[in-house]
Amino acid sequence: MKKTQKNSVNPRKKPTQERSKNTVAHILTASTQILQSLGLESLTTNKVAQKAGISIGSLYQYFPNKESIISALLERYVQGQFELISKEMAKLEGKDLESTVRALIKVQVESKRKSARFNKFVAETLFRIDGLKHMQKIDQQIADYLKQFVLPFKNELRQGDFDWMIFNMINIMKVLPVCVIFHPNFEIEDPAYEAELFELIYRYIKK
Amino acid sequence: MKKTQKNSVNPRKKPTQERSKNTVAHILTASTQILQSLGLESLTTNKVAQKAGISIGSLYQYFPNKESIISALLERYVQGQFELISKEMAKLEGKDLESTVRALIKVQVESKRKSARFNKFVAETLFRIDGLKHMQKIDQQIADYLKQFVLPFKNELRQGDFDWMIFNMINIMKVLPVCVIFHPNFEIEDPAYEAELFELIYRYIKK
DNA sequence: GCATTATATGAGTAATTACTCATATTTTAT
DNA sequence: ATAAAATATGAGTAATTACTCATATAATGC
Repeated sequence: MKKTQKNSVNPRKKPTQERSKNTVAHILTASTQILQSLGLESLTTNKVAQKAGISIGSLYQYFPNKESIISALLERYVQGQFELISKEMAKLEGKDLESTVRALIKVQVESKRKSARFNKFVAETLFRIDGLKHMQKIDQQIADYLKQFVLPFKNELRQGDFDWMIFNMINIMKVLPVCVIFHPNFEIEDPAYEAELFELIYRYIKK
Repeated sequence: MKKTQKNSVNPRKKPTQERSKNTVAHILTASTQILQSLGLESLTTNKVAQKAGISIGSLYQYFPNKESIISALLERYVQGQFELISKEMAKLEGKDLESTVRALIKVQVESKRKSARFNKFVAETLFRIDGLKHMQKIDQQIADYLKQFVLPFKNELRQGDFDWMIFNMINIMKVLPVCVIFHPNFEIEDPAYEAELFELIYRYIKK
């Protein structure tokens, strides 16, 4: 295969007409479907084009390389995660710390329950350079968001490094449920799990 | 490339003579070196053979496919982790719960500090079928070990699902430090981190 | 010494796959 | 109506790479 064009991850052309916007959309949904049904190793550009019902040439009109498709998917995912959380946070105005933590955990765990295969993809790409960039961007956003939300309860929180606290909280919610998904002896549907996650986080942050 | 022989992951031949044992050893150390210096995507069987100073044919005398090399590396890693922990545990006879937890965290964090690239490899393979098998085996071993060790302190522990508790503990120690390694804003060498991990786990399990 | 078994070799093969490019079709602007 | 711009096409290419096999060499047992 030709050497991958690693220079850019940005679209070659911007789709302006309606039909090309559709093309791009089809490419992304086809990719998602392949990831969900077959996994990352089966994500080939030709297969994506086929499943999207377009030609391989069209795909490369908008994505300079395969990596940029993966990048776009992560971007999407990560944006979705942020929206999930911020939507939930918006509802929490005036609620106490305990309810806040419970709500956050609920959102995270439920989003992980949705698609095991896709979460596997996220986990696999998580530590690839590009995956990291996206993740870190969103982590920063969520961290800022979380901070501003938790700050009013500052006198209820224990002493300690606040940045570490937020960072650990986010990572716990992000990765522990994924560990559960892929372990045969444990079941993420188990309501006890959410309760345990709550104990874990709440005890960690409260005074 | 030829279709990967997925049937087995076990060695084709068992090395009996001294020289073939060396060959196998060289293959594994060469693979580790490549993973550490270049990463998983650069781990090709031909490159391994070259770096090991043997022919590609010899490699395939002992490993039926590339996957089996990865498998063997994980096996090794996982075995090493277990030895690290059990060695540490052996020293802890008679110590209290707090010291035990602190010691466990120390071992884990230090082992993660060693090689970022290799940990990246472990993270990447963690969610591939075979990686999972190994991880789960070792998780079970560690869980059993941990249980037997924590049980004497049962009256100091909070009520709750004991299996979930152990499972979460292990995963926290296993994956959170990896998140730190790959985040540019946080530093695993920061002594505050170990302290935070301690707070996290100790508060989670104690009454 | 001789036969058998274990080990080593590496040029070559076959399959895969990311990506190109010359050309065709459709849409938009004037 | 027509030029220009946008979009679509897909056969073909080049690079990669996991793995084979026929053969050679070394060790072991008798």
